[in-house]
Amino acid sequence: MPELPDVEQFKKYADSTIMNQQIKDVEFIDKRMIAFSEKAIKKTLKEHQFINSKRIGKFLLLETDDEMHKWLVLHFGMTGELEYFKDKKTPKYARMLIHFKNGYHLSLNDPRLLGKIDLADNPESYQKRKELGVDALDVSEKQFKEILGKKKSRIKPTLMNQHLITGIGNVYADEILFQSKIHPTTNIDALNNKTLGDLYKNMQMVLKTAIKDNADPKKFPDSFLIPNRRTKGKCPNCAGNIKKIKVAGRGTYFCPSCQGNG
DNA sequence: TTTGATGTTGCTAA
DNA sequence: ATTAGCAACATCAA
Ligand SMILES: [Zn+2]
Repeated sequence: MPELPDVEQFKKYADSTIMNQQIKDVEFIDKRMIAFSEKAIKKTLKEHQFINSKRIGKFLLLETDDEMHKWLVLHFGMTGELEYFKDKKTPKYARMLIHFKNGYHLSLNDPRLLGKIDLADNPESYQKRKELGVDALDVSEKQFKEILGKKKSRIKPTLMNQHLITGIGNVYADEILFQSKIHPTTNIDALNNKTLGDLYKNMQMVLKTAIKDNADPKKFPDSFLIPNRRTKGKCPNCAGNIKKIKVAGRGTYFCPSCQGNG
């Protein structure tokens, strides 16, 4: 799940659970997710607390009250999630456990270990260090057109390029292009100004709607592709068959009748 | 049993 | 310089 709306949901979850709770200890059950230094992360967290949070694209950053006010950075890969719990056994795929003095624990679960745990001095410097583009919910229409206007590549992989605009992944890219009636392999230089404007507005609409619905596809509007995004799925717009192709190595679902055949 | 799944990176080749 | 294809990472389900 972890694309922009999912990570925003994790942010809401963190805000409502772990904020201002004193940390007793940190335990790494699998160290392969650590991007930099286990020792540094432990030192930053132990005997401190989280006091603020920020999402940049698919990254969740949690500010601590240590001397440097360093931020714990979490990336969720394809299968990462947060779980805050008290009286139950450790989740099966727990990779990092943060133990709080109130008896609760925050687990970072990630079966496939594709996520990352890192430290940042602050969100802005981290965004720069990782060469992330502007967040998909912060970009203006003018900026969006400028960024895409420099590209001739195919629209779907470009929307997913985290160095240009950050936050959109494989599933939401399909949804945004479906709402915009644009075929995923359309070259950007074939899109006119009005189409790019529609694409921008649909991007905002899709992401904001998903966040409002807690990134839960079951709650998404009937007009959305995502709940029908599978082989043998039906287009919510024309009831035609959803087609699956590969674009940039990723499974891509679209409606040939509404989005054209490329 | 083989393939693909919400991601990213690095290499290779036009 | 730009774009595209593929493999790699680890685990599960179809
Ligand atoms: Zn359709």
